[in-house]
Amino acid sequence: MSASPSEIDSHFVGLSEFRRALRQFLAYSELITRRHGVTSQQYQALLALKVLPPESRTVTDIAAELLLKHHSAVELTKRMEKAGLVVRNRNPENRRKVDLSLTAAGLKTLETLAELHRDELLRHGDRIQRAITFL
Amino acid sequence: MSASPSEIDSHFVGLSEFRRALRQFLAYSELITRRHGVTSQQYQALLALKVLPPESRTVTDIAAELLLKHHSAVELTKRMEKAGLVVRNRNPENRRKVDLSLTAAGLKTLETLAELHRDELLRHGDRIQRAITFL
DNA sequence: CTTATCGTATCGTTTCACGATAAGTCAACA
DNA sequence: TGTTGACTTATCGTGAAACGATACGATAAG
Repeated sequence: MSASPSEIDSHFVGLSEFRRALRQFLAYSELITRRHGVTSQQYQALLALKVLPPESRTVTDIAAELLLKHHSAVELTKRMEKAGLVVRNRNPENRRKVDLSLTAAGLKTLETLAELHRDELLRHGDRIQRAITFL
Repeated sequence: MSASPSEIDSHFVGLSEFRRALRQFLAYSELITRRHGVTSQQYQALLALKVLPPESRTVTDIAAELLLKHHSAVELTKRMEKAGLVVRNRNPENRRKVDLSLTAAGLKTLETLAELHRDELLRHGDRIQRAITFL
């Protein structure tokens, strides 16, 4: 099926509203994560470590999950260790790997931020959903 | 209402899936925009200029729409002008303002990228929607 | 045991947004 | 009409973070 000019215009509007909703959510994420002393990337890494199976909590797995190059994940985890969010341990079975695990502080930060993000999505998530539906 | 431990766990999973879907969409956006010689920010600025009312196509309005500081919007529009996507004109009625308008090349780029983004959302947008619904 | 592969690490560069600051333009009002 | 204050854009220097290229230690394959 083809689209009339006004339908095409509404596509631009829909795409624009979707991106606006995304920017607002991501800005909120930046705000509250920084307010708790971490970055949005670090929050996402904490979240990934929480849900990934135990055997997949390595630097390489974080890189894959966050769509980063491996050396960017190295730097990210280094910053997180420095901040006391995670600890790094050489895997004794395969000493090429570095296993990551959450510290108590890292878990506490994750729990707090997860609830805030969830609340935000319960409040405004429908804007994102609607924008997708009507484009 | 309170949440059982397993419900809390599912919250982490839902939040994680939502962020993963977001990262994948944003990575796709980065990929195709760069492939067409622009950045994702520039695409969003083009989109904003397309849908904003004509009297609101200034540097300051772009800053507000993209949630940037004004001087970041100055730099963004400067790069876009250099790339031939937009032209900058002093508003003759209020010479403090700089009106922005799309060039033919800018419009063409926008149309191409908008369609690609729309297709991507029609393909995978339901992942984002579902993640929001089930958290 | 030599070679190839894997996982992590280091270095230098680039990009882009930011804070601080400045400069130009307009509006209000004594 | 001259001055003050608000608004809009611009400039400069800084910093955070991801990247490509490269290297190194650990393991696997022959």
